[in-house]
Amino acid sequence: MPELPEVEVTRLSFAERIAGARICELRMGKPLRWPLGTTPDTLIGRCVVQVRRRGKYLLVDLDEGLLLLHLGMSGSLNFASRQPPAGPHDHMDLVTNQGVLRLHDPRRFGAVVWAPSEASVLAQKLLGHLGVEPLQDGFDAGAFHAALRKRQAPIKQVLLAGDIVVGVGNIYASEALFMSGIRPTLRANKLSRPRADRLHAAIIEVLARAVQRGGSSLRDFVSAEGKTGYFQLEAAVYGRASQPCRVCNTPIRAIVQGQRTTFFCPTCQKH
DNA sequence: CCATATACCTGGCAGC
DNA sequence: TGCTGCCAGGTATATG
Repeated sequence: MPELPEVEVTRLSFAERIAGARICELRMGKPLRWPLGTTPDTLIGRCVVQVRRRGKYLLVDLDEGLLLLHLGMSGSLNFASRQPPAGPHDHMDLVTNQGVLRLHDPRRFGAVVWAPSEASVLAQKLLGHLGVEPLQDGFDAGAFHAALRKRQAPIKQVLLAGDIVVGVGNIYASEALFMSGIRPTLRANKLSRPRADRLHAAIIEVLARAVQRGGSSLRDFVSAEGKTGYFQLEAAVYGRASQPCRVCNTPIRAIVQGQRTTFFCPTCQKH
């Protein structure tokens, strides 16, 4: 579920409702990826200022410190005035006077970490190496191309690494490369400026479009228990191995790069 | 500094 | 039906 668009759609779904709330209680379930970093009770009485996003992290700014939330591979958040009793995969309830923010995460690759500030050592350990935000002005085509020229790993893996640009996960890496006609195995430093420009534009387009769709698909997503993501309907190549390319009918191919599956069209993506 | 492998954990599904 | 093996949207960390 959680790529940049879903994280952003999740943020939009509760940021305004939780702003200004005062924390009554923090209940933690089974261990997540990292320990909270403080005693849950120390957060009682703190107030939520705002909710921001950095890459795939959600930053819940408090009047003292902040919470860093990550959804990992299987996490989802729900904010409601009341929550049913916690199930076996509900691992955080942030109880406030305006509602309860619940983290549901079966695989527990997600995280809830408290840090005294965004500049703290702990927060920077998680955020410090992140690349630019693709949906903000700082994502510049020239700088993107210059950064790619320093890397000789396959472009797919460079995108996934997230230290040049954040938010491009396994799905959108394949999708953006298809949109721009670039073979995922091509070394990043082999992209010409025009092709880097096309990839730059494709990343913005595919992510921005998904955020837009997310608003309308979120209802389905939530009620459907997160099963049928909107990307399933929209994907040009992801998850479509051996199915005909929507452009040229060539069977879509699946390969493994860095332990992750990549999908591409061998005809539309020559080099 | 860079590139790649490894680890974390559970549920769903194909195949037998 | 029940078992086994494989796969899954992420990313810090260790290793070369």
